[in-house]
Amino acid sequence: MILTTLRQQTICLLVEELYEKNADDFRQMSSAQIVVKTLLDNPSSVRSKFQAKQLHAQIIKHEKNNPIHLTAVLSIYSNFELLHESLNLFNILHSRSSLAWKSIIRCYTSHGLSLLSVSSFIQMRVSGIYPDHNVFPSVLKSCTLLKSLRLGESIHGCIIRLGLDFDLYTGNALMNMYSKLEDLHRNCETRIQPATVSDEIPQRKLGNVCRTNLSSTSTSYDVAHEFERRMAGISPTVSLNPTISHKTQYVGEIVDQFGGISRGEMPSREASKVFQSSMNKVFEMMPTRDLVSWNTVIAGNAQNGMYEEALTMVRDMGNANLKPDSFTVSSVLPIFAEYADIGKGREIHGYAIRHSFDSDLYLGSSMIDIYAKCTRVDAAYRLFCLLSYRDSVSWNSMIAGCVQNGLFDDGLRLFREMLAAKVQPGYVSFSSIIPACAYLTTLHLGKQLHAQILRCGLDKNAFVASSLVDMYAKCGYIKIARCIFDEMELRDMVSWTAMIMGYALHGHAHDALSLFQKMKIEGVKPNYVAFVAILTACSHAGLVDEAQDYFDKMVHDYGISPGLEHYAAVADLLGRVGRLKEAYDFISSMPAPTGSVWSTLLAGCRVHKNIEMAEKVAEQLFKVDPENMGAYVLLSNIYSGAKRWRDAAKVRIAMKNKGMKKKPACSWIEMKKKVHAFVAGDKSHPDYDRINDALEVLLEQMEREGYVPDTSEVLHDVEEELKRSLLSSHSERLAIGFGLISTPPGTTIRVTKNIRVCTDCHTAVKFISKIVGREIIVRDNSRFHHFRDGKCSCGDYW
DNA sequence: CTAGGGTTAG
Repeated sequence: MILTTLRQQTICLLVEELYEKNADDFRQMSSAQIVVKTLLDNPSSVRSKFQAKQLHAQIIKHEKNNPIHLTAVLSIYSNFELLHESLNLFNILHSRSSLAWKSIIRCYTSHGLSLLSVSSFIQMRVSGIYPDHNVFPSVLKSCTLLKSLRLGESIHGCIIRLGLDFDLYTGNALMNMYSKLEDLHRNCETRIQPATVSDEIPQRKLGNVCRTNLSSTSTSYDVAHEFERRMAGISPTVSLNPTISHKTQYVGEIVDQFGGISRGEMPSREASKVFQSSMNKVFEMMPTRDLVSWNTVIAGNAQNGMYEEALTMVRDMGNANLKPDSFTVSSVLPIFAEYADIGKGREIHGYAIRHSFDSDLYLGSSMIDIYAKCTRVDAAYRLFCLLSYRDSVSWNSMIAGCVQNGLFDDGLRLFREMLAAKVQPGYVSFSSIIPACAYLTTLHLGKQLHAQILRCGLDKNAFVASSLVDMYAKCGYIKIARCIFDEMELRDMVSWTAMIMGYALHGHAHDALSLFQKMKIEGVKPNYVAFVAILTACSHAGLVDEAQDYFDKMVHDYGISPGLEHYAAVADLLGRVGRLKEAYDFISSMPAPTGSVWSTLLAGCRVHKNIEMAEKVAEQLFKVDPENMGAYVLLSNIYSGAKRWRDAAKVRIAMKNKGMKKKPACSWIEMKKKVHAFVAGDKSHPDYDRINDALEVLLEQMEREGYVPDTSEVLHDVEEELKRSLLSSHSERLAIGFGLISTPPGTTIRVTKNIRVCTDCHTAVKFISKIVGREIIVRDNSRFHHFRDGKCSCGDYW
């Protein structure tokens, strides 16, 4: 008995119910036929793929391949996203009904086969079948996936001509298409070519709309209408369906209505205000709107930077008696994340809890992000732990949250945990984690990640490539950084900035300047950070005039108001070249000078041994930042350098009284995929004795060549002899010593230090580089020092 | 037919 084979209680009930109603009709039928008819009349009652196949089998057995029944099965297969089964059926159908086409198109779309979906739609039109409102959502989704606005516009034209633009689902799909594609295309000067449609399909090409007749403020919506007008002039391969001609008339009125709004009749000054996205136009025209309509238009506005509009619409939703759901909320949360508005974030979190969708994965990822952006990594991590299921986005949010808050080791640990959880890292994962390697100078990890990126084929992604450029530059491999930069297909402003900053850090100012020029020639507009990079490059190379020029251009030509970093770079530069008075006046002209800006000038005073200016600067500095320890150290060094021991001592006593302790200096070096870290006077390393022996031999030779230890920066009040031994046990020297004994002659040594290199070590390393005939690269907290043949790339100013 | 995460910073 088939009923028992199908084994579905609800179906039995349905059959019984129908049997009651149509008892006469059913009397002639076999029980198998009854079941088949019941299921075909109620396709949604088929609950599993297995049942669908059983039904198919029964039809073959009892109905002799009745095409209507087979089409119904095809539709059911397509509901279950069974592509192969659907295709097999579709291919044996000789005459394909509207339902058959709709089913196969939907199936292609659900499998991401967008091109096949769209070309089937065209074939369907060619074969004389009229599309109905069920087919457009799928076709439009495919246009969206193909990123082809033109195709979407053409389809929209079709929809208008068939009078289907008032359909709810079609309208929703249209808004989604426009929200994803219109902004994308507006930002491109040349519109992306429409996807080429497979050659096998012999029909006119869609998407050949020429925009020359349209004003610059016309939108895709207008183009769709224009397309329809043109189509009306071309003899169509398919004759118009007479039942919908009155609708076409009506559409004509709407075309004119829109034409009036956006055909450039308003003054061009108002163009940006007048411009209304096609998405919003569709939304306004919709006769009925459901929750999905609101969510789509809110998300669209939020993603296109129209924050006010998006938030207003959330309020308007309430007037339409619709409650924000998890979709609404996770569309607007990124707005508050951008403003790091933890208050609004908590409010929404509370709303989600009250409406019991707080365990939603999308909401969870957004909440992790917003807590992390408000530096509440602990709260973010608690939320992350509470998620019952974690996808790549929730992992990425958590990893990025750690890295952006300086928790690099935690970020790396989570990245490994993600891999262990069998979640594939994508380009977002890599661009989130690579900065951790850049900050930590852990090149071996960076290289492993780079290898994985190449294996996944993600190396062309601009975000990933930019982070790699930065990572290699920060690990001292400026040439590799440049290679990756040159290999990039699309360079955005961030890629250029990363490369320029790389050159700046390495003191290659002229490379930085020429790149900045090239960037502008290629039409990439520099932003705040790009100017930080170029000013830093000038500052590290003493290019005063160029820096002042860039500073002025930034303010006047680009309308960027200078920030702390810009002031600091220029002040640093003026100080560096000895124009201390100018620097002083420049900083005084700032809206609110900070301790860090003043202390760059203090460093300039140290280099140029100007004590009066140093005291003036220090006075200003301690007014705004009395706890700036670096400034105390600098000032004390300045006094010591001028042999004003008494004043130097006073400063040190003041530091002591304030309970200030120097940040422990630490240097590290990578050796055979392992990081070896050293602090001053550190004897814990297993090779300590060998390192010490090597450094002693070197010290003797250095002194023969004229090295005199500069003990003026030793803050401890101890005997001169002890001071000298303290100097030679500084962390960078231990790390360099370890590098020398662990690598073959001639190998470049790369060391990273967490604070500024001291004056004496800087001199010492210059001697060492000459004696051992090696390049020694030291990265301190602000830049790279390339020591080679007794000289340093920083020109002794840092 | 609708939603979340990413690169540059004296």
